[in-house]
Amino acid sequence: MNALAPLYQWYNQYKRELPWRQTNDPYLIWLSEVILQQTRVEQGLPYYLKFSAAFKNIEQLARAPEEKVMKMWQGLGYYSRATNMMQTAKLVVEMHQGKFPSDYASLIQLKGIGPYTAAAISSFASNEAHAVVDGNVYRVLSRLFNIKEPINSHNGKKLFARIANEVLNKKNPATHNQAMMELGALICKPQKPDCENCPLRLQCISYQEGNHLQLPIKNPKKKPVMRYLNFIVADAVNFTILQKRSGKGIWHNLYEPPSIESTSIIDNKILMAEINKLALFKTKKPIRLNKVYECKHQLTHQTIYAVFWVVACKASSLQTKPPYVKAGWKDISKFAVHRLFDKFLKYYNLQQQLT
DNA sequence: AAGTCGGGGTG
DNA sequence: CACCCAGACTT
Repeated sequence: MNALAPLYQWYNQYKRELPWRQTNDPYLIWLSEVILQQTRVEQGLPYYLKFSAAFKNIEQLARAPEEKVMKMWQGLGYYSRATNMMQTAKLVVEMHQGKFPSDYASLIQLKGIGPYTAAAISSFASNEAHAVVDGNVYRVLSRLFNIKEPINSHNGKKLFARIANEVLNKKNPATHNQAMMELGALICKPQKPDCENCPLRLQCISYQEGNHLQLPIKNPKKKPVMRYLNFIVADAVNFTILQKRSGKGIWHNLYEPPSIESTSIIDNKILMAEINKLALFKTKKPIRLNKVYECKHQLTHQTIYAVFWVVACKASSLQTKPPYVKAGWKDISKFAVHRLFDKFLKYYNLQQQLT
């Protein structure tokens, strides 16, 4: 008998009913896996429902305007996933005649699909024998076999990938993979694991040794860097000016007000000099800066201290040529924006209503 | 092999 | 506050 039989039995009894488990369509499975990368099921679920309803198949997604897809992705984070998703959709329509691949070798070549996602799609859609290794699996395996190799080290990744494939049930890789991840999500949780109800507690070595809470081991990461962002919100009564973030860095392809970054908190005088360099205001007349909103915004690798300066001005005084974009306040919700700007918008909108 | 890319839940 | 989440890409 397979040692993991209790796991599979537990899975059949306690698994969550999740929409992407009801299909064998590699396109829908891909959609769910990309959305769920580094994202908890509860957070990704509404996005999956929205995307799968809007784009029933790969052709519809490939045809969708980029701005619309970015807007739908708004709030989910790691925005390059959306860009890669669109690129892959177009490529699959052109090169694979719209038939989404479901074999590992083809999948791993696509943008945005790495070892985890290729294993997930190929096992779920084609029952290929590739073990998934995600955060859940790292945790389950490290505790089950009391493995102290750091999961974010080069050797650790190779080791866990090897072990995951060794314990993989080759007759039913799909259920095995789902069960491993479900155990990590519902029982073998990071902080308060429910070991009393774990189907594998009798064979869990770290549980018997009493060090399961110390696992998995992870090499320390460096702490977030501090950044200071000043956003210039030009308010011409009916519209404002936005620009699209480009190049590398955070919030790629999202819209925001013209911004000025500094190495520390800066005063109005220095800020004014920087604003002039933006060539946002055509007028020579000095503008009045109104500090309307400030907050700290925490990302994984950076802590942002942001200030939103509102400048009331006439429409004729604003530059509306590229890279600037004219955005009507009424239409502002059509732009894909990051959470930080969204926080400001909610505050500013509320403030306007009160005055 | 190390850095970077978000946002939100949890304790 | 620190940690983590159905990871992947870049350098």
